[in-house]
Amino acid sequence: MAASTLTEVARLAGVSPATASRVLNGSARKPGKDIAERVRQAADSLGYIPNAQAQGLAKSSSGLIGLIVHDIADPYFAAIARGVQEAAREQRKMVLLATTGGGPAEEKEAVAAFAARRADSIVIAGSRSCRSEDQDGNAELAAELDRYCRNGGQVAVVGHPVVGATVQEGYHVVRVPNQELAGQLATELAAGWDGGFVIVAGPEGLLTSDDRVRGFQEGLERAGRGQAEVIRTAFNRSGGYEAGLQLAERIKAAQSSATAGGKLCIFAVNDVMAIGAAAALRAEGLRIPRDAAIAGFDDIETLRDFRPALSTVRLPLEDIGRFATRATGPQPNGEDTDHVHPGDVTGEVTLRRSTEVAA
Amino acid sequence: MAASTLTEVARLAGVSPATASRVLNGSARKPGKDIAERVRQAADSLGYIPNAQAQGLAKSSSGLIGLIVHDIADPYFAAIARGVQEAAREQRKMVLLATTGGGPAEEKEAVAAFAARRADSIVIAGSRSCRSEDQDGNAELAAELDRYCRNGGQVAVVGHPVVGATVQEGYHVVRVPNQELAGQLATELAAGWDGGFVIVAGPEGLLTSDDRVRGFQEGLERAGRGQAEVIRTAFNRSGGYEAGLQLAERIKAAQSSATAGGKLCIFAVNDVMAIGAAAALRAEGLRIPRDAAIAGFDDIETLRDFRPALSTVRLPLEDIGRFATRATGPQPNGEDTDHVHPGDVTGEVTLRRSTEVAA
DNA sequence: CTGTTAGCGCTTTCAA
DNA sequence: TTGAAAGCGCTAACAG
Repeated sequence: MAASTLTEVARLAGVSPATASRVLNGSARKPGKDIAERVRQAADSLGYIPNAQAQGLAKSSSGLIGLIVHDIADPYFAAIARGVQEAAREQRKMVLLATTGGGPAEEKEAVAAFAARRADSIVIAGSRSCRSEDQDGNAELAAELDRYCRNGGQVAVVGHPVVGATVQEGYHVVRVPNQELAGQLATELAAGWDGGFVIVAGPEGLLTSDDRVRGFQEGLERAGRGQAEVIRTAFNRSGGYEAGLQLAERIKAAQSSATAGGKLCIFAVNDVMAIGAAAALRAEGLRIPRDAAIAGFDDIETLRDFRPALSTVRLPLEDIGRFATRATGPQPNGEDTDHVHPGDVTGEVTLRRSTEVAA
Repeated sequence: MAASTLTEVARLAGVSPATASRVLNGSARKPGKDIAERVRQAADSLGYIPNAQAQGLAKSSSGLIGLIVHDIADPYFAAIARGVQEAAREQRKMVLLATTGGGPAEEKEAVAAFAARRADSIVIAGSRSCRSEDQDGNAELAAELDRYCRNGGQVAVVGHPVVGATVQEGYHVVRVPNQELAGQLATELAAGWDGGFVIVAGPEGLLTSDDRVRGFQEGLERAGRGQAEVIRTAFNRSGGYEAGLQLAERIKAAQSSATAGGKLCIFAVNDVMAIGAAAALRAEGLRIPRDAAIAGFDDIETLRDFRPALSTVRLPLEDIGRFATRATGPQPNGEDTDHVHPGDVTGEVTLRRSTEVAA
C-alpha cells in the first residue's frame, strides 16, 4: 500500500539498489543501456516516486528554497513570490513559504524551520527594521542566519542586509535603489508642482520607508524646495487611510480659509498606502488631483487600473524575486557571466493622472 | 562546521541519542527532569537544530502541506494562500508552494513532487477544466492524486473535484456555491436594471466560470429575463479587457443609433476580468455606470478601492484556504465537532456603485 | 526511566 | 560496469 521504494524497483529489475539509483537519478556513471531500460520499466510499473526526504538525507541537500514574506496576500510580496517561484523552477527546486507578519522573531523562527528542513537557500523579502524594540529580534535573526550560512546555506535579502548580520560567504543582498528613485520622483514632481509636499510614511526605523523618505526629501532639496512634513503611520492600506483622513481635514480647512494658495502633493511611501490615502480623501469629499495630488511607490500591478491612475515608481518586483533566488543558486555556467551583475535592480518614475496639475 | 546532530548533543549530555530525542522532541514518555535539563543545555550550547528530513524519514511524515495554485501573484490565489498558510501554522506545518499556470499536466507534476517530498497533505486551488484538450491531463492528474491518497495522503480541492478522480478516503472537496451566488447576483441585479445583460466568461469548460454563467442565467430566468449573451475570453484581466473593447464598440453603436433604449449590464465572471472590462470601456471613453453597468465576482480585497466601486459577490477566500487545509489536517479533538461542518463556504452579493442606475 | 538495536530510503565509496 | 556495505540523522521497538 505504501509507496514503493528503490529497493523494490531494484529487486523487480533484478539489479542492486545502487544500480537502480544510478539509473533513476542523475549519477555521473551511466549503467548499461539494457539494464537501464529494465530498471526504468520496473520503476514505472511500480509507479515509483523517489523519496525526496531520503535523498536529501543521503545527499544532505533538499532541493528546497525558503521564502520569507510579511504577508503573501500583499500584492507586493505576491509579485516577488512569483519571481522566486519562477527562478526556483529554473533550478528545479521547490519553494517553502513562510509568512511572518514582519517581526524579526518570527523571521528567526522561519529561518530555523528552513534550516531544519535543510533548505538549500533562503530568500527574505520584506523591509528590515532598526527600531529599538526590534533590536534583540534582529540580533537573534542575524545569529540564526549566520549559523545557517556557516553550515553552507545561501541567503538573499531583498532591500537591506539584516541588521547586525555579519557579512560572509553565502549571504547576498539584492539592493533596491529606493532612495535614488524616491529622489527622482521628488524631482519630477517638483518640476510640475508649485504647492507643498507631505510624506505619508511607515513607522520610523522601517528601513525601506526611511530610505524613501530620505530620498524624497533630498530630491525636494535639490529642487530648491523645503523639507516636507512627514506623517508616520502603519506601512499598509489602513495606515494610508488614517493619514488620508488627517490630511483631508487639513486640506478642507485650507480651502475654506482665504489662505487657499498652494495645494498639497502627498507622497505615500508605497502604493497600497497611497490607495488608502486616496480612499480617505475621496471619502471626505475631496477629488484627486483636483484637491490634492498623490503619488505612491512600487507600481503594484493590480492597482494600475485604479483611477485616477497613480503616479508611482515602477519596481521590477518579479525580477527582484528572481534575482534574489538566482543569487542563491548555482553559479551560472557561462564564462563571462560571473562578473556581469546577475541583476541590477532599477526602477522607473512613472507619472500619471494622480499628480497632474489641473488644466 | 556542519550543523550538529542529535548524537552529538546526546554525547555532550552524556545520555543516549534515544533519550536526547525524547526530551528534545515531543515524545509520550518524559525523561527525568535533571537529565532533561542537561540535554536541553547541551542542545542549545551546540545550537542544535533537528534535521526535519531525518525525522520525516523515520516517522514517514514530513510536516509539509503542498499548495497548488495557478499563479501566486493573482490576488485570488494569494488570498487563498494566506488562509492555507494560517491553517498550516495552526497545525505546525510548513507550506510548499507550486505554481502551475492552470494546466493539469503541471498540476500532476506538482502532485508528484509533493508526493516525493511526502507532503502530509495537498491543497489544490484553481478552477478545474473539463475541456477535451485537458482530458488526458485530467486523467493523469486524477491517477496521481489517487495514488497519493492511497498512500495515505490527504487532498483538498477548492471548488470542484478533479475531473475523473475516484472518490475515496482522504479526498476532500471544499465546495463553493458559485452557481447559487451567481443566481442571486442576477436576481438582485435584475431587480434594479431594466436593460440587457451580457456575460463575460472564461473559456468553456472551465468549471468555475461555467458554474457562474449557469447560475447567472438561471437567476435571469427566474427574474423573467431572457438568457444573456455569453462572450468567451481568457479568465484574467486581459480577457476582460478584450471583451470590454468589443462591448464598447457595441455600446457606442447603440448609443448613436436611435435605438438607444436598454443599457447594458455586464457580468464578468470574476473581479479581475471585470476590472479589465471596465478599463477597456473607460479607454473607449465610456463611463460606468452611466454608459454601462458592470459586476464581478470574488470581491478581491485589493480591488475594493476601485472606483466606481465594483458590484460583486464576496467570497471568503481566506476561509476557503483555511477550510481546505483544515479538512486535510488531523481531526478536531472536540466531541460534537465532527458532524458540524468544519466550514460551509457562503458568499454574499454585494451591490455597489458600478451597477447603480443613474439617478 | 534509560539505553540498545534496528531500521526509514537513498547515495556513495570501495571492491569485485 | 555492477554489487556490497556503510551511513545520512532520527525514531521506535524492545530490553535492561
